[in-house]
Amino acid sequence: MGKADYDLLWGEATRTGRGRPAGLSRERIVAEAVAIADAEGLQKVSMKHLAERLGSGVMSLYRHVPGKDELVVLMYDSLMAGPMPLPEAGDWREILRRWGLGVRDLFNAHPWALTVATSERPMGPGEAGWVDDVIGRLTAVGMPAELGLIAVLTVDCFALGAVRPEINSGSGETDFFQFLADPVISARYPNLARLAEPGTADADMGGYFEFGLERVLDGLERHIETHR
Amino acid sequence: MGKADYDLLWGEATRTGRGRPAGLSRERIVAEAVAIADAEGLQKVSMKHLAERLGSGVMSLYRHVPGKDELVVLMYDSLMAGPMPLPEAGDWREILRRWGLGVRDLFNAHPWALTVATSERPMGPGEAGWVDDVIGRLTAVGMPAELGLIAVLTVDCFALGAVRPEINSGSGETDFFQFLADPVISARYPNLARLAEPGTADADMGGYFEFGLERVLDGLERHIETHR
DNA sequence: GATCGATGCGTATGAGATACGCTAAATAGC
DNA sequence: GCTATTTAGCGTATCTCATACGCATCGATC
Repeated sequence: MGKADYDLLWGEATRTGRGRPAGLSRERIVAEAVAIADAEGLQKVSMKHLAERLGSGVMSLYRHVPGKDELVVLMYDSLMAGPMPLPEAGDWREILRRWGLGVRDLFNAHPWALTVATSERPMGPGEAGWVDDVIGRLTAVGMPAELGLIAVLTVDCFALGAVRPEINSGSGETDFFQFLADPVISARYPNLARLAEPGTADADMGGYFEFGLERVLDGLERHIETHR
Repeated sequence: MGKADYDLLWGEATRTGRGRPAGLSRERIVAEAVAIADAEGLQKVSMKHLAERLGSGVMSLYRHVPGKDELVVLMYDSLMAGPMPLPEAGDWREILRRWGLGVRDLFNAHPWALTVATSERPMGPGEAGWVDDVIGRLTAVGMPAELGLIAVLTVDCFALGAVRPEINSGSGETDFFQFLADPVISARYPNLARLAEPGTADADMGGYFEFGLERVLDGLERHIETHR
């Protein structure tokens, strides 16, 4: 992904007014693709299926989007088109907490987006807007911008990684430690087996996202205190 | 992914000795697929390409692997077939630091594995072994197993999220903040623009993985101190 | 040897992305 | 109005892939 993707996301549309007016639009295509992905999964987003939904021919889509891969990039960035919901007031910790929880909400609402997020992709206008916003908010409450950037990145990385188990268990994944049910196999993993004994390991893991997030914030807080 | 994947990963091979002996083996197929993915990317792992490399017919592969999706799951788990390299000695912090750095090394060595890791998948024997090992090590140095599990999960989540920018920049991605070069666009992101001014933002981000990891460990440390 | 049970694999099928080129519908200039 | 120009819509053909099916093959067992 190089120049092509850059132009795709950041290039301006130059419309002269001449020529047949467009019935389709990039926005409508991307929005419908997102709707399909939300409802049926990213795998069901095929050019054919998408065209049917839009009531158009398959090849018409290519007038507005270079190809499937690029469409997915656009779908992803469109999720961050609006402002990231951040609290009206609060210190840096509250802001970053909301960032983490907001990321979590985003990916729970659009599970397909997680694999997109972890694949190679350029930063688009939506994502840039979110990052710019949060850094502005953090500097406003006294956090240096350099620290703000790396702090957001840290929280973001954690949230990105931590949301996966949530998404997957939500989609009806079988018990995470299902294999421990077999005594022969279970014997091979004594430490895990011991953990599974008391109650369901899943149940114990219920609040791990919040737990981990607070630990990350604690760590940032200690850093700030130490380097004051 | 349900029962089928479970059996795939955890089921025993029952060979009676009767019948034509196998020239291919699941292990060889998976290993070759990993080699292709490492060298050319996961996208280049097609059944055709794989069969050519193995000197076999395409359909022969299906005698040993149910299908492409399942093959990818096997490829992923095979990365954790050996023991996770953990330090001989050290406190919980050192152990978890190594875990985080080990995860980072793993995904840098096998960039294709990151999208697999973030997709829906069951836990396999390899991964289970790693988790079991580290919990054993942590309990050995005095950390309760319950806390150990959630602590590993926290570090793991961070590492998983944080390794992505590394992988992508390593594969020749253009500048993360390339779009700031255009003054018109740059003006829309004042906070990012200000950050980009002094030096390359990328350069400043050099040690963000280590930074974030230490913050996560700090956070866990504070938790332990508080709940002693 | 005859049989059985597994493997190896060629062929056929169907889904999916997309290059190409023609048609249709607007505007701009006359 | 008429025509050239420009852009959108899209049918058809092609290429890549995964994979279902069925037959051939090969060793061990009886």
